[in-house]
Amino acid sequence: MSEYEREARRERLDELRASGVDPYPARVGPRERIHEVSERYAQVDGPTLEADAPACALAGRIVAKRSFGKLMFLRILEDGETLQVSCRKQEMEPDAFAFAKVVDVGDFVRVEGVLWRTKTDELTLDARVIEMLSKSLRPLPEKFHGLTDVEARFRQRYLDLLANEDSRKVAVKRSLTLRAMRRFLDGRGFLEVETPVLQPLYGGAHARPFETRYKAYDQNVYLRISDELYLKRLVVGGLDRVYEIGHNFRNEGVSKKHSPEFTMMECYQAFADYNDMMDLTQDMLQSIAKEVSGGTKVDYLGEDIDFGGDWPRIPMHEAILDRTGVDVTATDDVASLRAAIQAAGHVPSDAPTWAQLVDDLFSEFVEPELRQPTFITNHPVALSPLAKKSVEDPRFVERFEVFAIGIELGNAFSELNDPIDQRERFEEQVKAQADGDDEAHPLDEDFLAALEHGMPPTGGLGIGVDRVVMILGGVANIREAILFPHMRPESA
RNA sequence: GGGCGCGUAGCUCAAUUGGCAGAGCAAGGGACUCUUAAUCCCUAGGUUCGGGGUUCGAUUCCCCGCGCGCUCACCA
Repeated sequence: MSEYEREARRERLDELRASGVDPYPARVGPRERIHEVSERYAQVDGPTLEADAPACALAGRIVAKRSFGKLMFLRILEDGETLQVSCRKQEMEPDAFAFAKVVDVGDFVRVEGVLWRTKTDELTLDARVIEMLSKSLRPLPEKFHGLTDVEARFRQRYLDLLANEDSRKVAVKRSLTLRAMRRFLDGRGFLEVETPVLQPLYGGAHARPFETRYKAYDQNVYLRISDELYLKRLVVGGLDRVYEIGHNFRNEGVSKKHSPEFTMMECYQAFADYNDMMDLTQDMLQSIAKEVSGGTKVDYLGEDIDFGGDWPRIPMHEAILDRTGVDVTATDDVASLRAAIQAAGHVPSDAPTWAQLVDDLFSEFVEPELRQPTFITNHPVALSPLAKKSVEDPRFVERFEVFAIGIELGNAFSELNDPIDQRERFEEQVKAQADGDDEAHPLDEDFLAALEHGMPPTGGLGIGVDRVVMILGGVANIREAILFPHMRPESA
């Protein structure tokens, strides 16, 4: 076991302390930011710098060290920006130069000196004094290849962020995405609200919950699978435009597009319907793409994804007809739909209901083909217990999902505000649960009471934030878009 | 959960048919005033993921376990 290097660093740490230097001082002296200095002197040439000899102090982590006897170059990193530091024996007090020689890659230091340009015309801080700000006891990953082991990258994300510029970019883009989303919604008059993560009854999505225990109330509770039913209560309460960005938890499979803990943005707008929410979705994602990627065209792993313009709005049954030749509207039960699928030359799934069979057709034949941003509308009513029925065809609902790169980014509907209809839908869900669908919605009396008091016509939308980050960040796995994806314990 | 693959030094990777486990970077010592993957000389660093088995001998072959990746299923 190579405690070897750590021991060498520990020895230097002890030597520092012995010589009266605090290796972890509480205060940082005056300093400028690296990016400010780089920008300010970007156009100033070597002779001018030499004449002015501007004094400068910077702080950062040493990420490279190249030593030549009486000369040494360091590279220091601060908030994603680096600058070169030179240490020349002729320009430094003997003690200061000796100290500079024993700093390690990984240490945080503050450097006071004078700016100049080297023979290769690189802006460089020529050190007069180096102070230890924080001593590093473990080595950074190898500099050329970085940290490539996926497991190590997730378990020690801090090393990944330091060693791999791409990882840092994704982290930054995630933050920019959230900021742009908030900015957009705030600009539309939405209030950001917070609703419970621990819920006595879960709802708002078709998923299996995590369960936990509320000790003070001696009560079983669930981690939310969705914010939906609480946000609608707020609309009932007269908060006409609300949104929440937060973590939802679904106790289900992990895949490159599913993480059991994920980030959802849900927003609700009174006196709007699903058509309004389509406009909102399109405007919002265009606005986010512009802010995060500088335009509506995004290069996703070599594929051009364009958020610009008006996106197609295709009823689900039309999309299925187009891709499979099956007209689901011409059938009304599982048996006839199965027959139609076979007649079209396809193998039907073993879905037990008409609605689920429609959904399977869509998932298999349509969804993976939806590369560019696309709205798919009017889902089967049985799959959408919280959505208003379509005026034209009550087998379907006023709902859409938005897709890109073959995955679902969001889901929205004209919210069901008829308490009688809502109760019947819940009762169907309860029946489905009794029939073995352990992801069906439980009946929420408290929510029904709220609806009975009256909810205005309302449009609601949920956006999978991690998936948007996948596209804007150019990563193929949702775990790459999440800073600390869940991992099993390393040693059991 | 199934299938396939991977697991060797801090990091990135080698190791012939089963025959003393190696290199680069990082580290320690030395040389060096213009490097930026610095260079050169020397040195040290290993429970080859863990446990069993086969064998004179296992990083290598077999079995079990653990972790990770890909994939299928699941996740409307």
